Amino acid sequence: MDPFQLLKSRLTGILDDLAEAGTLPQGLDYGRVNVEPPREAEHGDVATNAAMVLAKPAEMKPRDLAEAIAGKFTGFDDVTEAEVAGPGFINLRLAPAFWQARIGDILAAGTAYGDSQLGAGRKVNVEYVSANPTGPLHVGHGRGAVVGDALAALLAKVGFAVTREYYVNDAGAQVEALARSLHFRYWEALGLQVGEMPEDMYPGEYLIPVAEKLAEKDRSNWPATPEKKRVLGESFLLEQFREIAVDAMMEMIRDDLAALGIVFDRFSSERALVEAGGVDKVLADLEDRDLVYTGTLDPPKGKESDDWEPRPQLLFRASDFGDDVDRPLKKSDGSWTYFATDMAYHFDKHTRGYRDMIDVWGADHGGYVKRMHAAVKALTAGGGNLDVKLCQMVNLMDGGEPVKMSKRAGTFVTLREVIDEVGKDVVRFIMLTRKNDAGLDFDLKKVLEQSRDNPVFYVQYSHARCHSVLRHAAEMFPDEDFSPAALTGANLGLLADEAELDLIKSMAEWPRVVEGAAEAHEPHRIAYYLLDVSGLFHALWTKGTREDASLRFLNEQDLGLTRARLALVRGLALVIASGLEVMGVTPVEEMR
RNA sequence: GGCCCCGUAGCUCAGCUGGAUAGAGCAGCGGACUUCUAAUCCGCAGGUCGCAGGUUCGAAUCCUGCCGGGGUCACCA
Repeated sequence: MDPFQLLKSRLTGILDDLAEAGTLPQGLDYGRVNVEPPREAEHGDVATNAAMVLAKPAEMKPRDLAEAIAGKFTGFDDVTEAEVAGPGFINLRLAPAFWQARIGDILAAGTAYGDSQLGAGRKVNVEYVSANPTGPLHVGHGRGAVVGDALAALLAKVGFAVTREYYVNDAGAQVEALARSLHFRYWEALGLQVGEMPEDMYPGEYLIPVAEKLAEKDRSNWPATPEKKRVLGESFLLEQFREIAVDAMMEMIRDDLAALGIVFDRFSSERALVEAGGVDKVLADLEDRDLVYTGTLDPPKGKESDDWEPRPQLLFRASDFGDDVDRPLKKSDGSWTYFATDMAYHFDKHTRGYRDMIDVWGADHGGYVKRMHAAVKALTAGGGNLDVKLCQMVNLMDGGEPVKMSKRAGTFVTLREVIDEVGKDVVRFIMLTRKNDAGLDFDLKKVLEQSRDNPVFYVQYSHARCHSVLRHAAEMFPDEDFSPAALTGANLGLLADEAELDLIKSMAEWPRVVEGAAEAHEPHRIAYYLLDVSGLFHALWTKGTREDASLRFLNEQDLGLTRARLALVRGLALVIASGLEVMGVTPVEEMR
């Protein structure tokens, strides 16, 4: 149970009573009323702005209304103080028992602590990565992958029916180039081709093993001479190689994602969508509503473009839906633009029942956001809800120095190489240590340091410390059961030290943090929360170790006290594990 | 030039959808190790929240205009 929700429902009850008694008018909107921890701990445990928000519609002075509400709050046994402060805040102090009871909630819920029904089972689609199947993932893709995946987990935790989806761009000119590249490598593998690879092909070495395998396995199936090639036809060949190449690239990408612990529910093929007539359907719909026309766009301003020429194109009236200009749907060769198929794709998602759609993109697609919003608005008649999360650049560093990356010089670092070097958990955690729209430095050395400076370590260490205590407890009291279920019976009233209560209060905020992060689509908040709660734990630890031995978690002479403290420690381990679960990071139980 | 993002302590960043006296870490200075792991902790110092207006009980947060940094700009995806 979220204690802040609990208090809010009490507050609502009080407000209803006041309305009943005629102090407040009937039917006030409580929408802006907050119940939250105050920023300043001195202001108490919980604060509400109710009086200030409702004063105006109630035609009362904020402080008068606050007094009336505060007076009602003192009627509850576990409210030790209800004080009016500042312009009309109501600050509550709650009895230790109120907080101690939260430990019981946590032990009962386990890592499901923080789960809620906020989403009420509504379907939401999270589309992320969606990298072109033309090569291995790079570090930037990794950020989108982690952010999307953690966001999906977060939404699932608060009760949404989440689908994790990858859009495979297997239809455009880039996969054609990939197909030609593979064909080149294939001939190379057969020893038929010499010379440099043409510039418009993908030079990466990752196609070589694919080609070699193909050459070995299907030597007879593919034309090994120019004559055969001519007989079969260029387009037939390209189609075969495209399919093989895309499959191979997607297998590689899936493998990289699996190394990050990411598994998608669905891969949607752009090509399949086009072949099924998805784009035609959308176009027909747009035509019916007079939302497309043939026109000529103005040249882009400010940027000199040598090859620009006026060209009549099929355009979508994006500017009717908030975009800056209308957007082309067809290329000059008559094929669909990426935008056209992407419109169809989002329409497809919507018709599959997703009212809420989230796209996680790289920052280089920032210029694309408005038109996609316009498209969704036009295609779903306002019924669809699109949120685009743009992930800014990841700057790969090595001991404070930027890692210079160049595809040509062969110093390009793939996501896979980074995962292999620092581990999946580190990659996932670090990718969530910034909000998505801020740049992120990823220092290969720093993320492996075992110091306060390294957030991954700091949080992992606090979890490991919890388990270290539990292990010692098992040695000290071999016959005792310290499982979560057994610890529910502990006398939690013994957890009375200020440092203990501070930690418990922070733990009690977890459900609120989860909901806030889920509503704002901001998974990074989880990482910051975990750092915060970990800090309180490390502080309590040291207090017991250095300042006041009576605060040690384990006391051989006092089993009752030890059980209470173990309930706290066990509860914290569960909260941290719950947070790391959302982030997709393994909680370690021992540091070496 | 248009659009999008960013601008908070010397550095790297939080700031809970508008709350009270703006918070952490690092770096600096001063402390705590016969330990439930000092791989940690405690204290001090550090600020015109880029600038100027506006909205209101109340602005780092919302709006407008500037300044600075980054990204992006038909026929790529």
